[in-house]
Amino acid sequence: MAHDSIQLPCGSDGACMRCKVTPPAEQTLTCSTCVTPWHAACLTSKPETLASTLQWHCPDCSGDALHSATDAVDGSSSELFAAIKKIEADESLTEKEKARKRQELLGGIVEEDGGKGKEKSSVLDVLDESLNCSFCMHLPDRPVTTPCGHNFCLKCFQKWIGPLKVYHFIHNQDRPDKAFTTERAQKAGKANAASGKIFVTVPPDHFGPITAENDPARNQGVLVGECWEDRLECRQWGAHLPHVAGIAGQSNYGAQSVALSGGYEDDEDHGEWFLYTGSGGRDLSGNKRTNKEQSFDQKFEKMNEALRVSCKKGYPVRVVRSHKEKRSSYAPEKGVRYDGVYRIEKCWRKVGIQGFKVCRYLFVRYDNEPAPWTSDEHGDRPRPLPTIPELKQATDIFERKENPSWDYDEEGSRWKWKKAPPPSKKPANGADLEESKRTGKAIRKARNTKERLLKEFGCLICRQVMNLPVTTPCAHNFCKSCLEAAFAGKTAIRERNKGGRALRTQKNVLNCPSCPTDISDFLQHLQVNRELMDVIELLKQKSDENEEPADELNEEHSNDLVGNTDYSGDGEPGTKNENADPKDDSHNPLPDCKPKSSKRSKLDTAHVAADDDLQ
DNA sequence: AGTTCTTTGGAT
DNA sequence: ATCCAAAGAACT
Repeated sequence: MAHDSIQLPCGSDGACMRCKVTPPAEQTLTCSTCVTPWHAACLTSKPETLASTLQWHCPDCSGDALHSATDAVDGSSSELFAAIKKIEADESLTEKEKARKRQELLGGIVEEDGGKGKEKSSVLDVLDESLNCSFCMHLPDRPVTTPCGHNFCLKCFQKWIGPLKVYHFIHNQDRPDKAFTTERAQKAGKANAASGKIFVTVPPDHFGPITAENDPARNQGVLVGECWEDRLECRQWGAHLPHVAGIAGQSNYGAQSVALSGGYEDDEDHGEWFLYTGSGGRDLSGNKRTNKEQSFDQKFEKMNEALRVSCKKGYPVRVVRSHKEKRSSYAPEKGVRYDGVYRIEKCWRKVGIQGFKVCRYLFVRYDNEPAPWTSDEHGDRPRPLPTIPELKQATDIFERKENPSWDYDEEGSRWKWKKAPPPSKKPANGADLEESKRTGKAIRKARNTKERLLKEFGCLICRQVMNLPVTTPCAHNFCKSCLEAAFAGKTAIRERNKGGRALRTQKNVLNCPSCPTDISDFLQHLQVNRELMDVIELLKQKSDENEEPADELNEEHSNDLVGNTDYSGDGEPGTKNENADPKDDSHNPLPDCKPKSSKRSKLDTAHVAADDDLQ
């Protein structure tokens, strides 16, 4: 009987939908048409030869079965399936009668089949029958086509398989990157939270403004006042990376950006300064993603701690305001807007409106560009801190003791890094990142001491072991020639034409290729780091003798060398620079450094291998 | 408009 | 691997 001959493929979990067992690979047959796996033991007819196994077509694609489900079938669906099979098997019915019976079974999907239906039928007659919905036999209403080539009305199909999984990364086509989705997004289907390509080349833990150097797409950087449709688009330009969370940061490193989106009622926005509330304190377990009720105290941990670190260090924190912040007159009407960098001057805890403790942060705007809501010609000047009445009831008050990293430079009349920004702990965005994501595992596996050597002493531009190393004030290392080439043709004065707010001439800021530090002065008198050069030479000798000792040596020395602050400026992959000039062999004082040297050192071998991995 | 549900990326 | 997040889409 038809009921026994129901044939079902393996579901997305690999289990046979008929016997519920997950068959081992050797008992699985894969359809050469639709590439669906089937449990061989549950098939009523199996291929007989090896050749026919390779060219096997599943019951759906070969026409042996009328229907198959493409998703997991639950008990009720199985019953429906059986009933439909029964109708199909009834020889006393015409095709039209069968269609009507199927319709009835599915519960009045097509309301009435009066004159309307006849009209439809007459149209159908001249169309290829294969276009018809296999359930109602009409031209599909909002057609759905399965991978095996069958057409259904959306409603019929939904009735059949239950809630329909609609795969619409199409939404991503509206994003500037034209349908880019991550692997994970494609797998999961829905694109409501799928990330788009990140256009800027700053690493995800980059602090401060995003400048033209890190905006290869437009070469203008992220300008104050720039707006995006939503958080995902904002993310693509690096202003604020998390697409849900309000705070971007790492508890042991600092917070790079925050979003003012009206999520916490304690927030208080005064434009040039605002009081921000930490995250947490809410029970978001299960499906309570929108729970605004606080049920426990916030603490200085996780993102709240990250903000406190930024306060302690005086880092610039990028701020975006969302239209969802309805209580602020500084929030945009639509979308998300970048409002420049602020500094967190103090933080504390207080009992919030809902009766639980919340973390509080005083943000003050210190950006070189004027805020989007002002008509000012210039950016912020140092300003006195506002009086905060709630500080009287505050606990756990924290204030910065040290000088802030981001501060006003009286000479240059602008805000800048007075201390070097913290070294990035993450790979920069851009081609390199996409590349390393794809081959990430291979790279990690292939990483050996030689590669680490290279990493420690690689030029951040050409990625090879440095020739004539120079160390910038911000402690990044480059070949002298690479750095010169990177700024070839750049002048010290520039005209600002469009995009920015003010149209004035100003000193050209020449940013370090690896961070936002202005190194224009340093570039005037490039000095080779002799110490570093000696270590490289020493290492190369050691590495020829024995790999491991050389590696240890390398670690020690690299930390010593750039230890003018609390970080080492290396270990951060530089962005690819097309301007990098490889013609530096001529002034290479280290014979073994030449990649083409006939007596190739292990070091050279290492960097060749690394390059291969990265391409 | 309000509510429910799905989904991702990043921290840890 | 697990959990979290000031989102966004789909429903009612």
